[in-house]
Formats: sequence, structure tokens, C-alpha cells
Amino acid sequence: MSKDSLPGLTLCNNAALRRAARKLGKFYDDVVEPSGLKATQQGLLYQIHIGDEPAMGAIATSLIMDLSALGHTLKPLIRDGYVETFADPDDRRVKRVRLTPQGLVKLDEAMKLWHIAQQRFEDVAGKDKAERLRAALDEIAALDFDLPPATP
Amino acid sequence: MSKDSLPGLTLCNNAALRRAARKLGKFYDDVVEPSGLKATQQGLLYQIHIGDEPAMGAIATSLIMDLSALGHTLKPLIRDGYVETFADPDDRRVKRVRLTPQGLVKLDEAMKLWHIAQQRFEDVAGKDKAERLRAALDEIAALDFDLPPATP
DNA sequence: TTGAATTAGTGGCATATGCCACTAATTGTG
DNA sequence: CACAATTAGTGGCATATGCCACTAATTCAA
Repeated sequence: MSKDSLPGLTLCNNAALRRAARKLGKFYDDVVEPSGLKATQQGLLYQIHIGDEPAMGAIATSLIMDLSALGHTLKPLIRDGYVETFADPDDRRVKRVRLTPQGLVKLDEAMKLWHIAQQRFEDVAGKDKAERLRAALDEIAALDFDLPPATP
Repeated sequence: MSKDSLPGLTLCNNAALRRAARKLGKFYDDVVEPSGLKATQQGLLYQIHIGDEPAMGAIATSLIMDLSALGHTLKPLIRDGYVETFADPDDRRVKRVRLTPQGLVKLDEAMKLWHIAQQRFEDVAGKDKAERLRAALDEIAALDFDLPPATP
């Protein structure tokens, strides 16, 4: 047996979440790697794909990520020709995003690999457990931590 | 109501995990911010603190993070004088890590804030739910995704 | 209509993480 | 003992994310 300090038992919710994210992230990354995409990129392409030429702000909101972070993350995908953007004709502040034809092909390729990772995860962790986990994570994502402003 | 595309329902375990991590990370970061540390840094200082002058490799293993990533993450903390390293006298390949006196003070300060975040999270999410969540996350962190090498 | 306030993105800077190639120190072995 | 194999870190490069200041486009109000 290895000397893994403590058997697990992380007390901090945030630390436990990040730790698990590193672990699972590496697993999905490894499986999706043959496509040349990181799991995050595959996820982002997918998000763009299921949206109707979504605006950047809409994507950022869905993914609960900073708008500028989304912009940065998009860059390599644009550089590699998988994604393109265009100004919304009705509101030129808004920039919409869509997959290029190559992006669609690449997404298909990556999704096949993603299915493998997803399937294997559910085999190892258990399908119900995975489902409950996702539900719990979605709940967290939906929580409102704001202190009630003393109801004026 | 806002136009939040789908009500949640993330299908990818990894994507759901990252999304929740962004959300919770921002919350902990915001609460811990007055200390000048990010929640990840507070967590790292804590990990170092509870260890007995842990070697970098040991910390990386505990946190399930890449050794080089740990090295990078440590740099700002060393630069700011919260952490120092020294070669293990018995094996000079090994670099051990410990808090400086200022690091200890800073950790105390950050832990007070962390408690607030932790408490508030558990108030909002529910104590049992939080506990079950951490357990589930620790389980994920402990999973073994390797395909059995055909037992030679 | 015009100027203030708001909204959507960008670019720069900083941390978080991972991979790879490379170096130093140890260990194992003939 | 000398050399191959292994182990622990480092440094460079790339993506992931967030904050802030700033610009452009819109909306709102006097």
C-alpha cells in the first residue's frame, strides 16, 4: 500500500470538488486526447453545437464561466478553425458563435471518444451514482450564496 | 425568469464537475479574498500545514495534482514569503515544504474566512448533502479507471 | 435628441494545471 | 565499483479561468 497520507476525507467542499475535478478531468482528457481536443474543448464545442448560434454571453452564462475566460478559451478553437464568430446583426455588441464544418467533424470525432469515457466512468462508478452525482453538481451550480440584503 | 437555456441537466460528468467547481470556486474565492489568498492557495497552505514538512511529491499525490503544476502553484506563495522549501538531507532529490511564520499567520487569517464560506455553503446546501457530496467526490478521486491489463 | 447609464466583448495580467524534455540524485546490478 | 534504470523536481509551453480597465453599441431619461 502507498503512503497516501489520509485515506481521503477532505473537509473542504471546494477542495474536494477541485481534487475530483483534476482526477476526472485527466481521465476524460486522456480518453478524448486522440481527437487532439481537451475534454473542456470538446465540451465547449458541444455547447456551441447544441445552441442556436449562441451569443458569447449566453454560453458563458450556461457554463457559469467568466465572459472573458470564455473568450480566451475560444481562441485556440478559432485559431484551429473549429469555431467562428460573427456580430449579431440586430445588436452589434453581441458576438455569436458557431462551429465551422471542420469543427462539426472534429466534434463528431471527439464525441465518439467522449462516449467511451462517459461509459467507462459509469461502469466504474455506477450508473445511479453518476446520475446522482450530476444532479448534486447541478444543484450546487444552481445555488444562491448571496446573503439576503436585509430585505429593504 | 432568465433564459438559462436548459434548467441544468448536464449529461457529462466531467462538464458538470467543472461547472460546479467554477461556481463553488468563485464563492470560496470571494469569501477568502480579504486575506489576499485564492481559495486554492488557502487549501494548499493548509495541506502543507497539516503535513510534517511534506515532500512536494507527497503533496502532489494527496491533492491528485501534477508535480510540476504543484511547483508552479507554489511559486507565488514562495515569492510572497508564505512558504519555503529545503532539500531533504537524507535524499537530496526530495524537496520538502513548510510554512514560514508569516505563512502561518496568513493561513490563520485565511482559515477564519474559509470557515465562513464553509459554514455558509453548508447552510445553503444542507449539512448532510454537503457531507454526502464530499464523500462522493472523494470516491471519485479514489476510483481506478485503468482497464485491467488482461491479468497476465 | 443628446448625454448618462448599461451591456457585451476585448486585452492584459495573474493564478491553476498538465505535458514533455532535461538534470540531479539514488538505487540496483553485474 | 561503474553503469543502467528509476525517482524527484524544474523550466518551458499551452490551455483554463478570473479580474480589471477600456471600447463600442444600445438603451434610457431629461
